[in-house]
Amino acid sequence: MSDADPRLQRFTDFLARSGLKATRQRALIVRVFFGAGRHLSAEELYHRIYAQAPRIGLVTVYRTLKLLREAGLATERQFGEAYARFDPSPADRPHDHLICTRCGNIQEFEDGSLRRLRQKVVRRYGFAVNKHKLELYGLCRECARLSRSRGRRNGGRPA
Amino acid sequence: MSDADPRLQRFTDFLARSGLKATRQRALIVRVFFGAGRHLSAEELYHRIYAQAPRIGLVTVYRTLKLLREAGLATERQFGEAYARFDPSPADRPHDHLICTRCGNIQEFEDGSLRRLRQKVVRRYGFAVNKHKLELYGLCRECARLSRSRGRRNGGRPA
DNA sequence: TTAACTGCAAACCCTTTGCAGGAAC
DNA sequence: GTTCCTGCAAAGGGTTTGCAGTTAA
Repeated sequence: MSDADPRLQRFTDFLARSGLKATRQRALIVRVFFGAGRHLSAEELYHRIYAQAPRIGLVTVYRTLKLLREAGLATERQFGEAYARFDPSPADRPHDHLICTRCGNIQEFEDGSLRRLRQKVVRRYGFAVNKHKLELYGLCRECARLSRSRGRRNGGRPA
Repeated sequence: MSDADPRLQRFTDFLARSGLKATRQRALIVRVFFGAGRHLSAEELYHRIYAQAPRIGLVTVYRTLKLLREAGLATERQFGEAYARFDPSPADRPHDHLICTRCGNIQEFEDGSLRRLRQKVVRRYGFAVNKHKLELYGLCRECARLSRSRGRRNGGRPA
């Protein structure tokens, strides 16, 4: 991520607008967060921060993630793990997730059929849908390929 | 729920098959669990048990829910709350959920379009889908109706 | 200057585990 | 009689909060 990432500016604006302070710690945390290009857990983010600034505590990471949520710049998600992951996509850009159960990679996707499904549920059940959460679990393209090539050799057992 | 609920027998069979014991506590817990007809949390189930047998501890409720999961008679689910809820549907009957954000009711539903969406994801992203999780959040029929009738009177503010 | 922030430790909440007495087989 | 179970208390793991010193505005 370049320093020109508009999300950094949006975060700074949010802080100013809210009467909060732009500290070194917050700057570094959001820069690393947006730079990761992944759905990090608080702990993972903390470890990346630690490499650059070991004095910053996990608590400050949690507090900054909370601010990012309030700013609409991150979403907290549960993917069936014991901890939360934080999605760096703007809150106003809804999307769903493909979660690889082998390598842990999380890919975002959108599909129009969800819109139609939501409408169908409104008609059929009288349920007024506000938002949805869809997660598909399985093997990403790469892991599926590896699994197939292993399968040819040893009968389908993944590594 | 009548005492003839086949799930009670399935649970007893599971215990015998596994070399485990059929205790009074387990019998009561599973009876109340299946009788609830809702997705209870461990705490909620514990409170219902407590009314009939205050000596049974929350720990035993957790342990029995774990056995139910192992027996394929319950599924642990997270609906964005701090705690888990337990779904009394057999594990081999997959379904999705409509969650009312006003009254908390959870309704199960199935829709064929999910099957098609899964196939589409396989083709488009090369992602080999094993299972999915879909939750629609909004207002159930009853709460939507209440909300509409309130809306006519006070400009749409829910209770 | 002063209100907000940081880092530490401790608290919190839900869930699991260790242990000694008790119940099912 | 043996093995498994229960209930209590305590520990665990992720996340939040209280507080005293520090820093941005």
